[in-house]
Amino acid sequence: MSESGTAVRNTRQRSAVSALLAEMEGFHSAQDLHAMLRQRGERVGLTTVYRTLQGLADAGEIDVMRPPGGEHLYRRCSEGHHHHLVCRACGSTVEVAGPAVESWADRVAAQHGYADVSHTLEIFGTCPACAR
Amino acid sequence: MSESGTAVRNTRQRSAVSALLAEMEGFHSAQDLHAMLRQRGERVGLTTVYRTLQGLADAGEIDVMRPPGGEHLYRRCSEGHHHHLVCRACGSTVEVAGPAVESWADRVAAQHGYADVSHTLEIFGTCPACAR
DNA sequence: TGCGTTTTTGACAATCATTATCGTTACGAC
DNA sequence: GTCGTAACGATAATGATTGTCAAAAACGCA
Ligand SMILES: [Zn+2]
Ligand SMILES: [Zn+2]
Ligand SMILES: [Zn+2]
Ligand SMILES: [Zn+2]
Repeated sequence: MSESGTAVRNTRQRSAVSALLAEMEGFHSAQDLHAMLRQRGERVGLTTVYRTLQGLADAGEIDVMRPPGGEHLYRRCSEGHHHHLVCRACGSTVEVAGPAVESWADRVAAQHGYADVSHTLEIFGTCPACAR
Repeated sequence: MSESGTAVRNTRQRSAVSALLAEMEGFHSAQDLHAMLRQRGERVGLTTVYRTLQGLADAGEIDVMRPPGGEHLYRRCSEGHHHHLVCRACGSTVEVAGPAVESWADRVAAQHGYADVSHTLEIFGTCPACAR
């Protein structure tokens, strides 16, 4: 099963995207990140940025958020299951863990006979800095 | 402040969309609903279906769900704040309420100084019927 | 270091749900 | 019935994301 065969190669572009994400604070869109890279003089195509982000997301290395009526947003996160408290104005993010919520979701699903359970949870608000 | 002046009019089209939603079971997209209306001989424009659904959603009369990589889905729901336990395979939906979760989200946001708090929460799983 | 194979890149076109336009229709108060 | 205005709807525009495919770059190996 561990037979991979998929040879993943290290490229300048992938490193650039990864490095940029490492120093970013909040969530950012693919187009945002692409613009930042260009500003730094990094020569990376928009298509590649999309592809790289998708790959990192699939690998679980970054988190994706899909805000209502906006583009997909990406962010490098800490490991393990957690959720996000996000500022609607500036995008600053706090990672939050809620064991009680996790068990509640599983319990509720089990009560209705649902198996193979997962969930999405996002909290939105206005952060202290943006409140004034 | 309660001075509205917003004269909402009753139209054939709005009634048609509303009536269709009343007899629908699960979630459906705007384009789906539009196709169904046309099949019934109802003459309603796609734009109007979008507008009507948006209006109903804003008024809290229907719920919107945005599945990953798909169109927005609409469904007439019971009143009050609640969330959904959805089958990944067939889309069958159970409405669930979790007062504990609501207060947890508010508390967590308050602890970090976030104001004007809202949240999204969706539980996915395989329903009993689809499990076998 | 040079070569061949295979992945990756990226400029550009295509997709497609949703939104904006704007002239026409028709609610509903009088 | 008139009239002012909200609603409609055919159509064009938008815009994020994905598809295309020839050219560029990794990397294993000699
Ligand atoms: Zn903020
Ligand atoms: Zn969770
Ligand atoms: Zn099912
Ligand atoms: Zn809730």
